[in-house]
Amino acid sequence: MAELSGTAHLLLGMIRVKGRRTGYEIKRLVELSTRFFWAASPGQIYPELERLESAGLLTRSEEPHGRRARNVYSVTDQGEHALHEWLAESSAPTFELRNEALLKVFFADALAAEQQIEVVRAMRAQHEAILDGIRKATPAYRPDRKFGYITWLYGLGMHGWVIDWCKHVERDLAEGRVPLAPEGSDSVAAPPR
Amino acid sequence: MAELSGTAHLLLGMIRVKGRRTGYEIKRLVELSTRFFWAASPGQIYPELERLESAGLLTRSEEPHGRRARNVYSVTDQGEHALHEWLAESSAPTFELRNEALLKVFFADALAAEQQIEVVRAMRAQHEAILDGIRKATPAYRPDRKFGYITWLYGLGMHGWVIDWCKHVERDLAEGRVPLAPEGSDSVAAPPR
DNA sequence: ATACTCATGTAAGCTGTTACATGATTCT
DNA sequence: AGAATCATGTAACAGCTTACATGAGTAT
Repeated sequence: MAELSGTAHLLLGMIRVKGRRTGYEIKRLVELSTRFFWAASPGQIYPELERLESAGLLTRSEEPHGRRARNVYSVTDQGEHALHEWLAESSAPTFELRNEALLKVFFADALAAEQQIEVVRAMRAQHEAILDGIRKATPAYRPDRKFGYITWLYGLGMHGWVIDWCKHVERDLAEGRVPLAPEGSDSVAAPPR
Repeated sequence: MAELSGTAHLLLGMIRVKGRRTGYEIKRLVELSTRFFWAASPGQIYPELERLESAGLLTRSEEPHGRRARNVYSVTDQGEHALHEWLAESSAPTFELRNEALLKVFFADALAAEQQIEVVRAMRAQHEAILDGIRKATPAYRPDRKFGYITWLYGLGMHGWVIDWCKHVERDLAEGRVPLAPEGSDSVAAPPR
């Protein structure tokens, strides 16, 4: 059986953990939860659901509402098996970050002092917006979904850390206290306060 | 003039801030620095350099070593202008994260207790490896490259935070102390110690 | 001699996004 | 009546990675 894509695992996991769902429901769930570390668009979700069905990892049941088509998917035993295999698998999981705001900070030497701070402020604003989005998506806490809650806390904590870091840098920049301890102190490398 | 891609800005910035370079040198610089938040492969770098040259943002000078071809690029005034425009631009910069290890944590409810901890440990191992890579890439500290240093510290700090977070979760999981304070305490949402 | 690094590029293919197309149902 | 939401899908395209192809210079 061909390698499953990351999105395939997302769908498999989502249906397994949330129960039988339609593509549309999955799309919304992703937007509320995994979007912050694993996004998926409808243009990906629908074709992938079909592929998983014809591979025997999902079953589709047609349950129209009135005359509106509606396909509800469930995980098969084979799908359950594939999910566990992936979860247990130790080969290097993908980690990719594309942070344009940080790239601007990286090049900020090319700017005048006030504009440098502005770049850091913009980075902070973005993370504040993301943090807001995560906060609004507060998951209902249920003991069988501990890890949904844990990863939510991760989002809060990690973007919170970045925001604090930005504030720290902004302060140092404003007070001309940069280079930010290059001689081995940990005043910045360590999480700010 | 057509919108510049993210990679175009990367090249423009890199040449501006590091001085005239060959594609090959840029490739190595990216591997040592921005790779951790903005990657670029040779299959992208070389064609993009050509595009930037024909757009007038870079100039190419042929400087072969012996009979080995070698193209050294510099930023033109127009390129400098485009770079500043991008740096000052306030439209939402791309922020994309694809974290498969965290996705596994998100679905860990489907696993038995020992395997749950294992998933978190795997996530930590990955960030420890990344942190190692960043540490090895210690930038030479120069006052005209403050921000190269600052973003390096960001990498150390941010992956350090994640590692601490994983340790924290592992401990709580091992001691059965999860749900990790769901009732409003900040024992986990706040950066661990 | 051999291996490694320097150096430039191309082609195939995968992943993913955006935008579009379509239409039913439910809410106000 | 009109707007929002439910629901499914497709097509075009952008972006990026991998692997390949080629070969010269340098260090061991």
